[in-house]
Amino acid sequence: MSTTTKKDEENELRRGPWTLEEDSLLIHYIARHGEGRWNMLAKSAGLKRTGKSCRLRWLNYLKPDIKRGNLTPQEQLLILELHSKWGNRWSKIAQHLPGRTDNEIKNYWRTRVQKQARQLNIESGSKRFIDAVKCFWMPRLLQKMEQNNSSPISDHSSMTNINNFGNSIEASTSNSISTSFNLPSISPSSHPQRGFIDSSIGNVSTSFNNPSLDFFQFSQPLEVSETSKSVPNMFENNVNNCQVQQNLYIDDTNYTYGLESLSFDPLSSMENYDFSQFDFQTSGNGWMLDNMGNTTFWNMDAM
DNA sequence: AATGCTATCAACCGCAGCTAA
DNA sequence: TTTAGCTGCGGTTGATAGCAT
Repeated sequence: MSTTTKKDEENELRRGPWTLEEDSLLIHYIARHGEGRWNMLAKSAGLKRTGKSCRLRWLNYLKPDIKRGNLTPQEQLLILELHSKWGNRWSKIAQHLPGRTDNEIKNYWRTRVQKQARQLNIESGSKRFIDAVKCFWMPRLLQKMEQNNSSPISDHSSMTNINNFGNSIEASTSNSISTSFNLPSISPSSHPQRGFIDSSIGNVSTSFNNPSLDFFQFSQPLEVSETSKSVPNMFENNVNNCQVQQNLYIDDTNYTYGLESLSFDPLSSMENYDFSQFDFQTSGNGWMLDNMGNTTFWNMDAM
């Protein structure tokens, strides 16, 4: 027999999905009193929730600067790069993706990235997996960025020109965002034993190799600077064949970061890299192939 | 239409670090 | 110095939407 009274039930902490009323209470309370001191906040706001629950709801969902919607290729690229540096430091990674939460990034990693690893029978976090990410996934995302020709943060809806200069592609927008790739044609037949990325922009076959994406840098608010440096890539004996120029730009509302110009020479890197460690390669449609030419489950386009 | 499966993501849990008393 | 409470982090779970059969 239960001795729980109605009053006790009312005093019980609520769990599970938040209602509109609860959201409204939390939003209005924080608007008036600010965030922090979550346990007290929960009580004062009249919420039958723990302080932790309130904090989580606010930080992951209600906070006004939360960005909704799918992660852009730029953000995905950044996550891959930062994760390769810091591992599962979701909060630290999230600090570099304005408007994205650690929870969101963690979910992305577990549901997309780790899933791909599982399907490839690669242990996520293993060197093999990291190499696969760097050699196949990151370049693919770079290519997507190129195809979308979108800015990392805001949608600069503007005229886009893509010029094809032989092995070089240059894409630029009317607001002076430009990206260029020096892309030696490389075909499967010329390197039949190797993994490769094969895709195309316009009528130019493009092959990317890994530029270790250490070049991502972030502006400080109200600070505009220009940097250019050589990028050491993953191939230790070929550290100078990636040239990256990064310019910071100003979007309509914020000083933010941008990757404006990037060029690298993947061929010389590829010449010195032992791709035999991989037993897969990619086909033009983004699926990774194993040595037998069978399609595996690494679907870049699913990214 | 019903059912089962999968993917996604919001929310919870346990723990560790920090701080104030 | 100790301890209790708070906060933040990372791992995990559960609800549910969407898809396939």
